[in-house]
Amino acid sequence: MDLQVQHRIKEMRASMSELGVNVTPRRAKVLETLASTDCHPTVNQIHSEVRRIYPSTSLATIYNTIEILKEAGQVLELEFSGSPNRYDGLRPDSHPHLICLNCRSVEDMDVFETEDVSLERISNATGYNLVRLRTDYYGVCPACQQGDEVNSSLINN
Amino acid sequence: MDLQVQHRIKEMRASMSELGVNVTPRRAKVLETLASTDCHPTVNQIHSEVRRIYPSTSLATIYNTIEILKEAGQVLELEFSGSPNRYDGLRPDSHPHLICLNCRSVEDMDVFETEDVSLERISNATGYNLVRLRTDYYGVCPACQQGDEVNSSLINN
DNA sequence: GATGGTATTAGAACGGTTCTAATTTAGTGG
DNA sequence: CCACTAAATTAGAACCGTTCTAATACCATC
Repeated sequence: MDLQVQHRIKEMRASMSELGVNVTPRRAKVLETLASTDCHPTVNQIHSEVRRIYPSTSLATIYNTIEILKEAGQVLELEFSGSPNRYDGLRPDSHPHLICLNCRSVEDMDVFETEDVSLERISNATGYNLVRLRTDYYGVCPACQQGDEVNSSLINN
Repeated sequence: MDLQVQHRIKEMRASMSELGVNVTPRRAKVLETLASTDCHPTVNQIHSEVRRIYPSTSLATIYNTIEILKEAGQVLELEFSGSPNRYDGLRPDSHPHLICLNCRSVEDMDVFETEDVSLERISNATGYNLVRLRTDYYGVCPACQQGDEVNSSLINN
């Protein structure tokens, strides 16, 4: 397994322990799934992955584990009203995303200015006490522009 | 009624007519509600407002009218997974918002650089064909920082 | 007044998320 | 090794915003 992935898992485990919760095998598998992909999986996708090892795992366990990770600040939740939420366990700090309107893929976007600067500046300007910034660019990804509608099959569960 | 509101309603009506749909009294009341507030109402709030004049109006009519307005590019829909969507009929072009985590208020943020520039630049850099940008700043609004929890009562229905 | 198309209604269906009560598992002290 | 307690897990119900559906009302035109 990739060293960076291992390191990321270690970080998540540490954060969970600090919160005083056990990192059970199923939870560990959730962490591993999140740390092993940059495609921002849905709860159902994580569920399927965990079930490959622990077939009796219920959906509630995934939601529960993600809840813990959110409290620990170790996962970024991207909410959508019409489609399931997506999760980023690799980069839990908020950062911009590219979202394909066709295949629903979610991709990280590299950012140059650090967000903290922006949050602080806007906080001062508006009087809000800002803690998070969400930036989504919506459009059609390169693959879908080529007529590669194949991807859209991936969005089921 | 404010002149700017009247003008905005006129614009919406024109767009709907172009689409070949009638602006019925109920639909007109939806437009008026959207054009008369900058607080980004929910469907339920619009529904309540329309019911004051047409008490038998069903929720489906509101959803239906908003669907038409979306097709006409005359309303901006802000989706949330945990709470109802919010609608901006005053500024249908996408622009940044300030969102209070406590009272769920949604406020427009004035923006300096035009978004089109950003969309085009990022499109070129990423290969995506980008059409929309969503920027939300999350935090606690000035009123809620003062312990003014009153506002949160507004978020029901 | 009949006809046909649009608008509207009430309520069912849907889907993702959250909640609940019962069961299983793990850890601790005897 | 066994009881005891707390935590984890499960299955399924509940929830809620949104979408769908079938029936009804409305309205223009002839």
